[in-house]
Amino acid sequence: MITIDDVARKAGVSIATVSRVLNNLENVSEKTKMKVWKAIEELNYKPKILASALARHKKKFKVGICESDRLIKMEKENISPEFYSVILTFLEKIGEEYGIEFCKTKLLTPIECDGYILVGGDTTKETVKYYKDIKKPFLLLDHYIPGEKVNCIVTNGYDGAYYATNYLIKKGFRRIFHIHGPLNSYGFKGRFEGYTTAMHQANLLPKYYEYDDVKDNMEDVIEFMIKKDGIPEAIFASNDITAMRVIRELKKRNFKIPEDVSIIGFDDILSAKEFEPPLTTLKVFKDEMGSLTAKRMYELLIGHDTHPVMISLFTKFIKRKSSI
Amino acid sequence: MITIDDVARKAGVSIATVSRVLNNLENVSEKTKMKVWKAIEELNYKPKILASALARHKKKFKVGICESDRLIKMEKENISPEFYSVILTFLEKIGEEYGIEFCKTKLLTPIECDGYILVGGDTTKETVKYYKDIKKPFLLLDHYIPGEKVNCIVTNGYDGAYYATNYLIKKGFRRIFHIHGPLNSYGFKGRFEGYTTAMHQANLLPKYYEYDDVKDNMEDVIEFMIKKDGIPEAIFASNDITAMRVIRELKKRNFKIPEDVSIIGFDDILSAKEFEPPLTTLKVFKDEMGSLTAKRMYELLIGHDTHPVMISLFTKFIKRKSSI
DNA sequence: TTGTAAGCGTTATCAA
DNA sequence: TTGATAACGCTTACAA
Repeated sequence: MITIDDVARKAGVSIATVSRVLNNLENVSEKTKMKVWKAIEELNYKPKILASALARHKKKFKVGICESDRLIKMEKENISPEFYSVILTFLEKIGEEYGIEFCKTKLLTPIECDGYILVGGDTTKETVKYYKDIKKPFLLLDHYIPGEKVNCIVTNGYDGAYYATNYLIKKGFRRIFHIHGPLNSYGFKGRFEGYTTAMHQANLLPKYYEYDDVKDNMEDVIEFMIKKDGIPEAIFASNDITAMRVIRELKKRNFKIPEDVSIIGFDDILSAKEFEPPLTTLKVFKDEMGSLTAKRMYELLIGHDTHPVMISLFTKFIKRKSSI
Repeated sequence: MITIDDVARKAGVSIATVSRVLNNLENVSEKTKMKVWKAIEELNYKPKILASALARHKKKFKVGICESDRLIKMEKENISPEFYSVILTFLEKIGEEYGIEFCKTKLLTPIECDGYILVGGDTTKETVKYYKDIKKPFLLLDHYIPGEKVNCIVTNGYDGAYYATNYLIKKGFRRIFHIHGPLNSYGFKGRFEGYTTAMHQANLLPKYYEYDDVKDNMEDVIEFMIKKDGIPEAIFASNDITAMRVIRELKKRNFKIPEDVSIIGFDDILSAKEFEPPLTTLKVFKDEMGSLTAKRMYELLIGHDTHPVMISLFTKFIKRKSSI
């Protein structure tokens, strides 16, 4: 393995000088630069990123975690502490290993940082433009905006929903309904499409209803659903919170879960396992999501592979008692 | 930042011992283990991956680059040397920095390695099963199989094709045709869907023709196309090789490019710029594709974030002379 | 403009 | 069973 030492020796300079040349620092004479580049070429030397990163780590990065008002409201109301907070815990943990320090800040009026992480499904095109103009690295966590070429980390909702819906179809159900969150959120949109695609492919009629965690009332949704389309054999909800509220509402109306209606959620939040009945769901790997986010941000910060990329995590189907 | 030194000091042992505890090595007394874990907890210490990886790097990884017969044939016939070979060059370069050594091998009879990279669009479900059974990390490069939860690095063909098609639509064209490669390849499929979606949204009728780089004859395809649907105003081809052959064929028939027909390719292979006329195309970031592949493989090898992920790179529209 | 040398936070070899 | 200490490959004061 060729190292910086080899290059230095060959070029007849010190490793410090080689490092300067590699990093395009000022204060290197043209003549020396030439010598060094020649040695680099001849030896076919490739700098070792890991070592470089390690050495660089005295300089800490500061990254803002930008939350929307909606998200802050959700946190206050304890709606999703089990979801984003888990992701963020891992984000911070891994970030620290990479020399990144995080601070929470507002989505539209962020404090000065080296980079930004925009959390959640309600980041808009305008917000993205705002961050593009700042000219600092940023990425969307748990969201993507079609047509925008931006770095993002998401869950593959389509794949998970498609799987879950087919699971219900294979169980022999035909009246499978879907209750979904706002479709401007990429996550909900993907799950919606996975559901409808699976239904269409099985020649079944998709029936779906919008329900917003933050502002809608589940009682109304269920009432509307039953009035309009009757009793389902199964419901696929686009997250666990929704699934739990559906179950609560159905129980009130004396339906047995899963005997009368099978319910499947999405996310596998911590309380999904403890719920009564325990929730069948699609597990989102929140730990890896946080960890991948930290790593991607690190890459952007040190200027490697900065061309935008979508990282999409597959889910895992977890069978519990809320469904047959 | 808490380091191994802090832990060692707190626990009253040496850093060597802390390292042993962290890595679950034998030869540490239970009592010492307890002390060390206690210190780790109390300090909330997180090992630094980078440092660990750096120090560990004496042990090199060996990773197989697995190519299908089809790909090997393409390479022999010089069809795509500009595409995969560029990606693989970067893959090897970055891999080396991470202590990975690559070797080419056959898709279905790979030699023994620590991990495998399955290259190209004709990896099948069966092949994936074969590699799953080996129980070693592997990932698909430039391909994905719907329904399979496997690690893969792909190009976002949908986004690029959608953009290109809309570009042509905005130019006022209505007769926009698409010539695509085999749709079992995820890349071609995405581009196909991007094209058809854009056409549908503009209330235009998609017209498309399959053409296989390796075995089909462009003359036949163009003849069939014209006979069946007449002369297009523009053609979006699902890769540059195809686009070039389309142009060659149209020129033979005395069409002027782009005056009579606008052509857009995909990939931005090296020769796209030199072609006559230079090709308008969607640039695939082959360097970053290789680099991200190497990094992802490294993560899998050291056992971090091993849950399957799809990494999808956005393309960039490059306007040259083959289109208006 | 260049070189020396002290880190960066681990792992691994030896000796105790 | 443990501890000292030399790597690992690079960056960056500080000195020359």
